[in-house]
Amino acid sequence: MPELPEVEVVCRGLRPLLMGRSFSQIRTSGHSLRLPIPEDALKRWAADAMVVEVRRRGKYLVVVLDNQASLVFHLGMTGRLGLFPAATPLAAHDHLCLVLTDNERMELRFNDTRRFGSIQVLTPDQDEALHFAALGPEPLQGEFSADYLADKGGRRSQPVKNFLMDSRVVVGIGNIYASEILHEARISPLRPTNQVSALEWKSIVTQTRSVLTRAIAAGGSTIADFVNAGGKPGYFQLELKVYGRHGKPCLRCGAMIVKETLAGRSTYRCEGCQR
DNA sequence: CTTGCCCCCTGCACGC
DNA sequence: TGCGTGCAGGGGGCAA
Repeated sequence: MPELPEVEVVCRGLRPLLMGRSFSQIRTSGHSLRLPIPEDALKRWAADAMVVEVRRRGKYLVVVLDNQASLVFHLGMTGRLGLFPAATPLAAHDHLCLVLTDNERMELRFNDTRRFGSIQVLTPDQDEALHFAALGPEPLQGEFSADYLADKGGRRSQPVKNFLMDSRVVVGIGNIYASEILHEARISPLRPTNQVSALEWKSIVTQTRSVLTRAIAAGGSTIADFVNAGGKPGYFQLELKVYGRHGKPCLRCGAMIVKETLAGRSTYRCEGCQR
């Protein structure tokens, strides 16, 4: 998936295109995503409703409507959300089309090859804060701090990479950026969480903000499936310094980058400068 | 409570 | 060429 930066890029791209617009016709593929597509709720709440806000929470994209309902999208591993001319033939794995009322030549499409994504409708009686209650703080906001991480991780022995990828701890850090952040902070992904020092937590916080901010500025880093809100490939890729570079020399110290499996996910680290 | 394991699904690169 | 295998950016359920 798209990790936080990619979702943020989609969010910023879609916001000006959707604000003030209304949806009319709604079509679904009939396929279930990670959750079934709530077709009835979409027809009831999204049809003829105007978009008043487009924002991101973690890796979720929230489209708020003027009837107080919200559409909550998660892109999973291969999800894409973009505006396309309505005349564009349906692509394989297009699962939802929302036609824009006041510009019927265009429609919002959700495409997801692997169907690990999700689409949910939050009705006006459902509290969004409650819906996202299990999510940790945003890494680009103040609540995410060295003190917070030290407190949260003080009694955990799991590898620090797994800790950073736990959305209950902090949202938005996925498999690519977890490796990149720990490389920047010179800390091994394998380090037990309760053996990270206060100074190192500070470094992790600093590097998390730095890496994510740079990735957003670069337009999201793309491997294969991310397409920006306009439907064009995200050409502007943040240079990844460890992810996918196993067998190559570290760009910082020249030692070897190695690849290991951690919690079932590929993990990259430099043997020389990460301890 | 924490932690690792397995699963959901499709497509692609690779080796034989 | 064709087929089998492993792997891919997420995350939730489950059992130990």
